[in-house]
Amino acid sequence: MSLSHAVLTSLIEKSSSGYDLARRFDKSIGYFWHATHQQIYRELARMEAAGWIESSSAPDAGKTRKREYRVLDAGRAELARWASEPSPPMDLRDEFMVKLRADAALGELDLRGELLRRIALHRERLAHYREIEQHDFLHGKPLSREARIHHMILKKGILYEEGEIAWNGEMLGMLG
Amino acid sequence: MSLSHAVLTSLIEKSSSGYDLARRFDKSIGYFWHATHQQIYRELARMEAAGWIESSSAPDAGKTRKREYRVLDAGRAELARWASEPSPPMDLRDEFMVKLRADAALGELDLRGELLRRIALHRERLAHYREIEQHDFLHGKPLSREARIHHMILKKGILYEEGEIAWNGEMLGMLG
DNA sequence: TGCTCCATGTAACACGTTACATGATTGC
DNA sequence: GCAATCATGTAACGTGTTACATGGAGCA
Repeated sequence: MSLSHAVLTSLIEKSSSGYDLARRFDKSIGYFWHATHQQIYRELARMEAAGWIESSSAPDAGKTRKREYRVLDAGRAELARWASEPSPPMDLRDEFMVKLRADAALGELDLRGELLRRIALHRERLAHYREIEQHDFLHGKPLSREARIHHMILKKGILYEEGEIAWNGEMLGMLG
Repeated sequence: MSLSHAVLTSLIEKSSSGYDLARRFDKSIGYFWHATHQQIYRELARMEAAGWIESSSAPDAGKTRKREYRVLDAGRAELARWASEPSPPMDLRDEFMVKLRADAALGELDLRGELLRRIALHRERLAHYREIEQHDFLHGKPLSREARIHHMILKKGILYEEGEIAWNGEMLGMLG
């Protein structure tokens, strides 16, 4: 399992509440590892029970229940252990490829509208990633090792979106 | 859910036993939609109960329990219905990106060995896909609509593997 | 005889998704 | 005052993974 490790990583980057983590999982880390807030709260409870993290009422809690989670040494050690072991490559699970194959098997279903929708969506994401890249990584100042790694991860997202746009465009040409 | 629809598609392409389906999910359709044999048996049982497919003792069963599943009209209708509705883009879930981010946050973990391993693996897959492409799609004879769609799907796999190799190579350069 | 592959399944558990619930704070 | 957002959770269910079980067929 690596949701717990994704949460650990995110918490090392910045101690936070479950709610803040959930929002961060809708951005940055969530671009390649999605999670709902329920999953995150579940993991936080488990990791606290395991002694990987600790929590206390958040500094800015006021009268709310807001808690802040911090990573303990045991958590850091576990993350380092996990990150150093080999992992299987991600497996693709692309519903749309199944649909294309269904189209091929059944005869014409006309998936062109869907292709157009997907192209628009990937273009939008690409534009968003490029904005982040401009702002965070292409400002000319030298980048830390950490920033260079983050840049490479973002570039992977950019390459992925570009690939999707190109391939979907070619597919559209074929079906058109 | 679309495991059931992936199974339906595969069954329309060719009526088969659960076991044969499971092996096909380790190849072709499995390149972008993985499933274990238990999942497949579970889905077959459900779909038979729902009246989407029917089964009988396989023609080549002999004294074994081998069964053959066939798609019924209700199954075809369901597949067409599902394929025509919009679907969310696939979400990436790449463990290695989490590891890189953990490396960035914790300090040096030395993921170069893992990068080399991944490059070798993607090269192998790429070679395999290219062989299939040569054999099935680049023989010079004209291709049916069905074959052209299958070719595009395979090309997506090829582009993906090429992208992985290039990006992992660049990452290796950065960490080296 | 023993090994591997074919073929189907049960059971238990881990993970992911969806719906619902609760109460405080912020902005109009 | 009302709606939206912040913040945390419970419950139920669906999907995915792992381990184990069973028995026939083919082969050395």
